[in-house]
Amino acid sequence: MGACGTGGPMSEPLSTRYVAKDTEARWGRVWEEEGCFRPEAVPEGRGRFVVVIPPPNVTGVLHMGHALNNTLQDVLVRHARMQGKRTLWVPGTDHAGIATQNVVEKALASEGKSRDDVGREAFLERTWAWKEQYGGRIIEQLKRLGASCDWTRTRFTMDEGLSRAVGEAFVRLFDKDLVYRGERLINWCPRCLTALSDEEAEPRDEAGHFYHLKYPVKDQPGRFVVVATTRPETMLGDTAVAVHADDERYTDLIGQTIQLPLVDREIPIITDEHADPTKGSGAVKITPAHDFNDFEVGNRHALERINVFTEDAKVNEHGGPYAGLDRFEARKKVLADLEAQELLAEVEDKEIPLPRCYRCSTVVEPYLSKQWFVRMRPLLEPAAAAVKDGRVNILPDRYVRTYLDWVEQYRDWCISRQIWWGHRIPVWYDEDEVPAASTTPLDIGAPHPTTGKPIVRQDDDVLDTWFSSQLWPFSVLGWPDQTEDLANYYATDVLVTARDIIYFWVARMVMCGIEFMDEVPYHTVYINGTVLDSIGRRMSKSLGNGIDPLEMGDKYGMDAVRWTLVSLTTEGQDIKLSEGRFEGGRNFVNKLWNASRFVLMNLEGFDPSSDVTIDAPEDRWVLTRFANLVTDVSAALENYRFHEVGQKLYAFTWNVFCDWYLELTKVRMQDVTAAGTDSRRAAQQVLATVLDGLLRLLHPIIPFVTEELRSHLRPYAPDAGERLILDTWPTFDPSLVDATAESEVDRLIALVKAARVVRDRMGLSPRKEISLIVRCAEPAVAAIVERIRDRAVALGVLSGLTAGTDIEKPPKSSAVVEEGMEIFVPLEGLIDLDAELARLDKEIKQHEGWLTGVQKKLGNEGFVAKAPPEVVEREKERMGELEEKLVRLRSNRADFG
RNA sequence: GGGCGAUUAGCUCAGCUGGUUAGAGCGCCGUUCUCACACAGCGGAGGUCACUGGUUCGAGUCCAGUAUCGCCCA
Repeated sequence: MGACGTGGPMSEPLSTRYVAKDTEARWGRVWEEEGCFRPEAVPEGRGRFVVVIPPPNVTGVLHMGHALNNTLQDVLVRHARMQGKRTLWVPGTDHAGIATQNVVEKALASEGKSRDDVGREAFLERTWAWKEQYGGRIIEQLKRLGASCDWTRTRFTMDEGLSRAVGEAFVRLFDKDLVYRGERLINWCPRCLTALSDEEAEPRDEAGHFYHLKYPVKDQPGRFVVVATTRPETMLGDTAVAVHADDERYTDLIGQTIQLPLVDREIPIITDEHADPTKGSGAVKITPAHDFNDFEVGNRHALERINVFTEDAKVNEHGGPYAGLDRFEARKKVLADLEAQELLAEVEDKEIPLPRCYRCSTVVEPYLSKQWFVRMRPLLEPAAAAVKDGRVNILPDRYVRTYLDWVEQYRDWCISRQIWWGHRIPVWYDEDEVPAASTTPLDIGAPHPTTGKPIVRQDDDVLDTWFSSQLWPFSVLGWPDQTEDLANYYATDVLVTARDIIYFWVARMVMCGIEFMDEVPYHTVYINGTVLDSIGRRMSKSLGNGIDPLEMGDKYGMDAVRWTLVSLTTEGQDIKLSEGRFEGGRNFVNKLWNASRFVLMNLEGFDPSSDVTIDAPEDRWVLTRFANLVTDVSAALENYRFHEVGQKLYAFTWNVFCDWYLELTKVRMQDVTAAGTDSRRAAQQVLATVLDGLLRLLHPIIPFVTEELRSHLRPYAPDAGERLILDTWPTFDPSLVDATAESEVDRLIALVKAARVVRDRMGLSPRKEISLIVRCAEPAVAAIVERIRDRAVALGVLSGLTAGTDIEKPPKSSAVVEEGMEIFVPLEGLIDLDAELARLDKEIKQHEGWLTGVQKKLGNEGFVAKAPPEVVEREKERMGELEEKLVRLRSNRADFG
């Protein structure tokens, strides 16, 4: 049993330190059980707010990037919900075709079996079983994070409904001739044995070599053409050597042939613009079946395409003596053999971009095969337009360029994958390989819808996972069925995601939203930063430098983790993270906890319905500051300025509420005299009001602790609803703003600080009473000092406080000049003369510097003439203040001289 | 090669449309275990805002260039 009851008023005192664990588990459960995350929890009438989660992959575990991404979404979602909008955050996972298949294949391998041993049916059964067992893991982790998704609407890309969406989308595209099948060079993963899209083959610079090979010219002994390559083994498939038409070095060789070494084949020397005379020898080997550029060259010159690899990247029968060797073995042997024939001119060390499979890191091979492609241009053109004309807003806006750069390449997208886990391509063939796409299965032997010949087989391949994720914003809502959810909640509002997914996902979603729904899927895309380790490297499993958000949650509390991540989020900048950062979050949460504890301890017996007048300066002051806080935090949230949201809340909570307001109420709370009762009740009212409001503003970021504290505060906060999560977001109340109170409390703070500074300077104990004598610049200031005298005496630990306009400076007293007041502390015999002199000199010098600056500015005709009048006015005021202050400082200095 | 970002206190970073004395957290120094909190209080030290030039009455902020680091695309 923890220190806190379940949602009821305080029964036992709260512990001196906030213990997160029980609280989090309890409120997570309560919210879900009470249906707080469902849009239906909020009455109709004040708009709606919809977000779809970027679906993590079913094999995934929650990492810091997820934690950041989902915390930011949750902040937006909880804020919207408190604004009274019907709020829906749809959660779910994607089936991660290759990744999941890899996991299951690995399990099979440990039993000594391959997927072919078990067969497609059994393999899929086994994969589903795996998904049922482990696929919910990341969902549970998101719940622990506090993500307020509507879990009753959780989706999976291979759900029955979403699978139908995929089939429908494919068939519609097929019917519009926007998907096609063709033999082309694609990125092939020889380990996964499947095609990959361009985006799935991630090129990384790695240390490699650039090999310069000497190709003998036929019938010209001793004449060679030097070509360079990073993959010498591909020379087995060379079908030409290209030079540039203008390259004089080779003019006489054009039309001649090369006697290709090792495989002893004659290949032509051709001219093509692809050969760059300024680079290396200017001649390039052309391997149309194994290089994207060469493929194009081959098309231009109708060159033969010789595929020299098997699908697992071993040399095939076209590789002559190298047949059967793995590609890297073949590379070694080819090089050795060339060297033996003195045909290896040079080996250069070089950083080369090496594409690797994004799921298994195997080096990807350009490979010739028959695949399905999406014709992107007609689909992407509207997607580019949507961003250009502002229907989709990308934040930070520099990513608009990133998006458009990719989109406007209009590269066709290879969507077929030679794996089993995924949506099987809804295409059937007749005996002539004529495809027919259908949303309902075609039976073997049934007539082909266009040719009438019998159907002989279904396509074996499945679709790229991203083909289904691109439909996510509407498939999760029921499309292609015209469901209520689809009508109510499409289009969504905001997508929060990471930048490395702009191509994979964002662009394709916009494209599909327009194509299938006739409406963009969201009006705003917020790109969050990347979480890096403390020295700026990406967190990765292989580096082992990841910080586990759940472990941090266990250690510091999930609210602390969320608080920290939000506070570190500045304009989509990357985040260098170290564990120590979470301590700060924990400390803040603990501060809030203890401040609330103080408030609650002082609210016992308080009747919120009683009528009290709020007129104490500090009461009006803290309410003023709170009113401004509401404005600031709301504006920062509207503008996705997360760091600012945290910063404003921190400053108010710690430096206004705790440091000053709570301290100021302490005296009043203990005052049991008749006069003190009203003051005490007023303080209680303000404490309850401000804390309640503060908890509301904090709730989107740190939902658990605020809901917990609110449950204790509720009896004293008259406007508090049953659950903070569904309570209303504060709005700015101009009637609370009181400039007089601000100026009064500014004086009060100046006096208290002056007392503390002098005491510290003189090496006196903080509890040693001293007296202050204040010479005021004008009677109004003296009047203020009178109004706040008892607070100043209490907080400043004063034995006396004298204030007036015609005060004599006591001899040998320490002085502080602030806010139109000269504050003297008579300390006969205690003053360290030298220290005081040095300090005064330093302060005078500093002020002189500032004054010179202002004088210079005002002496500048250009400034006076061109600067806005209010700026000039402000400078004039400042000059007056500085001059006056200097006069006083100098006269103080003279006293000691 | 093209694009983007970064360079501000010992460290990590704010500083929005140019305008008071450039801020915060952590760390550091001194002090206090005072009845919300030592995961704390109080006081303090610490910065030629990477460099060069320009625009402007005025530049950390705008422009051009340089240097270093990082990311993306080719």
